[in-house]
Amino acid sequence: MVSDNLKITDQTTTLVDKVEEKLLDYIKESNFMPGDSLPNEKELAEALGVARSVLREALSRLRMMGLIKSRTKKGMTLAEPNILNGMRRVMDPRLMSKGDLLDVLNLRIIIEIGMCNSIFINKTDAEVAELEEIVNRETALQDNMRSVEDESMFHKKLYEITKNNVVIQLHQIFNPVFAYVKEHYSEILNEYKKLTGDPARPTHHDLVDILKSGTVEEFQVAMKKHLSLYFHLFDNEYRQKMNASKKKSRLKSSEAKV
Amino acid sequence: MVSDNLKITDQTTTLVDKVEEKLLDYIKESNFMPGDSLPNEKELAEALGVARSVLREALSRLRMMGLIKSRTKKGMTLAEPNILNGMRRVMDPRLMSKGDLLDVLNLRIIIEIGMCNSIFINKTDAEVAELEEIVNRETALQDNMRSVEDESMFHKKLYEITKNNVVIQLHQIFNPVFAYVKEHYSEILNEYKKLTGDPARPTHHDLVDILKSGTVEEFQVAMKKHLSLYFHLFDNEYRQKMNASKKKSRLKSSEAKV
DNA sequence: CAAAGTTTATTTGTCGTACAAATATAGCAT
DNA sequence: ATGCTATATTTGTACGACAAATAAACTTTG
Repeated sequence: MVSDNLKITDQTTTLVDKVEEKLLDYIKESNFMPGDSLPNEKELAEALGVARSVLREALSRLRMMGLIKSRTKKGMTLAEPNILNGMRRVMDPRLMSKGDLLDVLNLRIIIEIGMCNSIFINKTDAEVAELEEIVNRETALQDNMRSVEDESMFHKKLYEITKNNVVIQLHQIFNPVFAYVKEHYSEILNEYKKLTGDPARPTHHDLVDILKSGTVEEFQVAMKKHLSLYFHLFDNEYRQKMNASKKKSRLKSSEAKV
Repeated sequence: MVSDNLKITDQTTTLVDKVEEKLLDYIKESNFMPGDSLPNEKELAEALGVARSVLREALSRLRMMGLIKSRTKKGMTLAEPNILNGMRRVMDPRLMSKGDLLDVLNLRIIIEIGMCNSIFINKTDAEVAELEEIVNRETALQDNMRSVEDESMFHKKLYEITKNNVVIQLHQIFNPVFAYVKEHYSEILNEYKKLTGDPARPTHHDLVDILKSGTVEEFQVAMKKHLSLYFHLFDNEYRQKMNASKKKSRLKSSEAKV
């Protein structure tokens, strides 16, 4: 029946949700600074007209984001939130939708291409030397492939050169997703390599060389080619293949053990 | 005293934190699918050896991320989390550190340069036509500046062309931050324009033209120049200026009204 | 026998109370 | 004035109770 689907229950927004929103608004609109004290829980609950437990469920969310910290007797104090704390917890291939998985993979490529500029602006000789060391330590597998660890270490350093903490954290957060995709979709990646003959993609070594004596534009083009292996994953055709190749076993809640 | 600062209290990790982590591990390691039922709160609390209130504070966090949904009698069911739900709540200039503010601004530029490739691959004629319409509706202010709204609308469409939902959401989330920076640091931006003579940056109109008849590389270079106005914000010199120019009034918790 | 209506049982959402642990503050002693 | 002690306050945790919603079982009716 249509009415079933269209019915506006809006029972989805619970008291806790409303309190959370009110608290955020309150903090935003008062000109609080990090370190400032908030009213204690009893006062807040009374002012909001809810039980302390409800208030605490809302506060728990803000605490997770690092927006508030609390200690007995001292009370609650405001802090600078970590904007990535939420994402960090659920960025796991076992929890995410396949759409998000691919979108994140795609975003990583977007960032790595886009940050070439930052890398060129901010790189120091010491950092380039470090990159070179990392490359020298790498052990090549077949087909110009590196181990996930080597791959990760090199790219991590690139992120660090940007000096952008949010970007650096994103690498840490995204990395497990890449490792997962590389491991679980290797057939698709290999198939693609055979299909295209895998035209010589620049290696990490090549990238360092360009970083030392090339131009930004050359570096960006090389980076794009270096990452090109993953491009086709975002075509609709391959999206469907990934969906088909992936099936998880179901567990009824009754069988679930805690 | 040294011992005060070095003391490992670790009283920072509360029971709720541990329960949250256990729940996440439990969900990740069981092969749950979206829609599957979780054990009810009573069972979970008993299995974890904590009070229901503690469990619920942990669950509240997972609910915020969209990982679990619950309805009376039906119980709790697993869902696909929204990886950006946490960030969305605290991405506000009034809550963030200035460091994060600049890092996010920088990340936006990285993404907009990096996504040029995606845009070229995915653009349709209809979308380019839409972009053109948007540009035609724009009303120029002085100095080749557009209103925040016009600026936002054009760039929003660019994000949409990537067809990447995470990227599209990021635009929505980041946008208030840009608007804020544009409004509050206009002196610094203007000063820079005078200093450099503001060498003709490509306009939105120019970008659309390149999108219609240019190459990816040209588009990327133009985009970089289009955004160049903001580059200097990330220099240390300007970072300090921003810090100096920004001061918020403090409120003691006793004066705070709820 | 089938369909519709009714009752029951279960589960989440909310409220309230109580107490332990930590610690800032005030009071006391030296 | 300084150091110790007692007190009061505030968060963290536990427990119990009930309302609201609703799935499931049961009853009635055609």
